[in-house]
Amino acid sequence: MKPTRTTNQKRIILEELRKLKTHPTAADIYDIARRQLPRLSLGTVYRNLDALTRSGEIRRIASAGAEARFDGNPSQHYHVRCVRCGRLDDVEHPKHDMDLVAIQRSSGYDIHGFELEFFGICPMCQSGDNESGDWRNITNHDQSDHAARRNQ
Amino acid sequence: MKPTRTTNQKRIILEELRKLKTHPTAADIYDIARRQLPRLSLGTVYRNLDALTRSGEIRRIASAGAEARFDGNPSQHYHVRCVRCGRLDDVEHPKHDMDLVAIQRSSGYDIHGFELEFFGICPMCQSGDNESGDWRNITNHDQSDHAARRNQ
DNA sequence: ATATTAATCAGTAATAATTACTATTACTGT
DNA sequence: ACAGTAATAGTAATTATTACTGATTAATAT
Repeated sequence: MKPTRTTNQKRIILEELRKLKTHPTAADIYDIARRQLPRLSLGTVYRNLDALTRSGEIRRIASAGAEARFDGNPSQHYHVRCVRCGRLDDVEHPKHDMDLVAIQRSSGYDIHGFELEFFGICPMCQSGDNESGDWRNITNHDQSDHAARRNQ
Repeated sequence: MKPTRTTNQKRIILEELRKLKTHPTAADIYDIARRQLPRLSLGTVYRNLDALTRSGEIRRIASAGAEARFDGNPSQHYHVRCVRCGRLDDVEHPKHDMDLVAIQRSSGYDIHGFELEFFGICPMCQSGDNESGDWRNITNHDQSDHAARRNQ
C-alpha cells in the first residue's frame, strides 16, 4: 500500500549509514553520500531517512532540542551521550527486561518499545580543556564544539 | 559564582510549570505565564527554563527534531510518548536500578544518569480517527494535531 | 532609604534544523 | 513506446531556538 521504490539515493544513504559506527546527523549523511551522488539534495536525505525509520531499517535517535541523529543498526541497544560535546556512542547493553505489559496496563498506552539513554562526560571531555559547566542536565551540545565538528 | 537573581519572571515560570501535570513546550509556558506577565518575552522563557534546568529545579525532556518539553518535577521518573499525536505522560516507575558503574567502566564515560522513555499509542489515539500509520518509531508529532493543540 | 551596578528583561533580528513546494526525472506495468 | 506516478533536485518557507541591544530592576553596599 505504501509505495516504496528502491532508488539509488535511498540505497546509498542506507549503505553509507550502515558502514558508520557513529551516529551521524542528516547533514553528515548528506556530505558523505554526495561523494557518490554529487547532485543529491538534502531534502532527499531527510525524506529517505524518514522512510527508512518508518520501515524500521534504521533508527532515529532522540536528543534534546539538537539535531536528530541516525543509527544504521535498528536492533535494540542503548546509547551514551556526552553532555559537554554532544558525542553519542553505543553502550554495552545490560539487556534490561522491561515489563512493558505492566506499563501498558497502568498507562493505557499501547506500548511499542522504549528508549534508554545514558548521559555523562565522554573520555575526551574528561581529559580536556572544555571548562564550561554542565549544560542542560539532559543533553545538548556546546555550540562552538558542535559548529567546529560540523565545519571541519 | 553563577549569579542567579530571583526575578518575577523566573518565579512565575517555575510556579506555573509546577502547577501543571502535563509537559508543556516553551511556547505553552509562554502563553500561560503571559496571563500574569503580559509583557513577558519568549526569549525570557527560554532563558529561564534553561537556567532552571541547569540548576536542577525542572527537567528538559528531549525528543528528536521536535520541540523540547519541560517537566516541573525534577525527581527521577519516566515518560510515555504517543508516536501519533506527540502526547507525553508520566509513567508509574518500576524503579530500575541501572548499574551505572558497569556502564561507566565499559564506556569510559563519567556517567551522570540516564533517561528512560517508553513509546506507543495513547488511549485517545487508539480509539481515534487518526488513520495515519506510525510516524518516526522514536517520537514526533503529527503536524496537524500539534498545530491544533497549539492554536486553541 | 538611596545610589550603584551588574544581572536580567523586552523586543527584535538572526540561525539552524527541518519541512513544503514545484517542475522535472525515471521507474513500472501495460 | 507510453501513460501514470513515485521520487528527485533545487529552492522557498516554517519552526524552534538563540543572539543581540538598549532599557529595567534586583541585590549590594553605602
